[in-house]
Amino acid sequence: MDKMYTIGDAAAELGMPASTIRFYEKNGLIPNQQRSSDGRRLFDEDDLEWMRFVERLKVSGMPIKEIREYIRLYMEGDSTIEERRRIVYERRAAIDAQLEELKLARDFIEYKCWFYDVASESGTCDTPRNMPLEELPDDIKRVKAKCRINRY
Amino acid sequence: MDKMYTIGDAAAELGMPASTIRFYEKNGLIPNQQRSSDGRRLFDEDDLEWMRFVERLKVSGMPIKEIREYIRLYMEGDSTIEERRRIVYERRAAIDAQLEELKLARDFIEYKCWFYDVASESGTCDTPRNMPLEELPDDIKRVKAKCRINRY
DNA sequence: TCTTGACTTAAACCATGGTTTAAGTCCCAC
DNA sequence: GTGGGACTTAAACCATGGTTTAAGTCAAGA
Repeated sequence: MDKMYTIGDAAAELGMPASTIRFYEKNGLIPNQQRSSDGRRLFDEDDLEWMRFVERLKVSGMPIKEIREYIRLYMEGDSTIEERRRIVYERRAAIDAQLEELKLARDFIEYKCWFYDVASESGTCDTPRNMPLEELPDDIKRVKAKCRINRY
Repeated sequence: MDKMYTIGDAAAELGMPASTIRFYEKNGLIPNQQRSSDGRRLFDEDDLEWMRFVERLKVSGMPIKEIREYIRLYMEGDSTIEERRRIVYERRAAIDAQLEELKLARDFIEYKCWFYDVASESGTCDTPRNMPLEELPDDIKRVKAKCRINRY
């Protein structure tokens, strides 16, 4: 329950180098970090949970300084609830926008996969390139229209 | 049909600064770029389509040097079809992995949105924090389990 | 006691992906 | 013919997000 982790343990647990954890702490991404009597960092389960949260924020594209700001607000307590609420709602919108972009990119690549399947089978890119629209598979037709693909 | 664009036109069309387009060209991301007699870059529709493709690759997280490599292969012609096929398949897998991560991050944030909705209404983070599992909305319960959220 | 391994720090270093600057060229309108 | 605006280049600059290095501390085992 109250098991403590060294930075090496935490790094292994989180799948990141210890240097990254030090970097995060230096930049205010870990609140209330404890130390052992001889100055070593100690991590408890709450710290790890916190860092997993930080990882999610980073995956979502949130810059470090914004994460730090969020943490500052968090440590200030209940008086900052509204501000933090605004931040997480904004982040959700940012993630949704990214998901849209990424799905579009995926469609695009899906088309390319089809393109090279056909090119590979026939030995030349001319085959998929010049294939009349009505011969394309439906999903590829859809992608080609949506992504404004004409020539390639 | 054979309308040509200046770098300024292309920048407006693609929604990026002209300096970025110059940077891309310098780094080999635009094949066969034409120039006017006095040395200015000229873009046709194919160039724009190509650059939209590059944008998709970038959105998907593909580093510039890998895009350049793809372009090098493309310019080499049909003998590189298999290699290019491998690259687009890899890229599709990379996008799928990113989509997974991003969806997980979204679930996490979804939980935080709920958390701050409840905190905001009650005035304190203790309310959502201490809410018994059986009182949580089903989707939040699911997220909380999936994302290993315990305390926050 | 000595060595080894895990930790500490501050500071230097690095890659990526651009952006900005400075100095110059060109065409068009006035 | 004189600005002004859009272009050209190489090179310098920048932010972000770490990683590496150098020098030192500490505890445990041989």
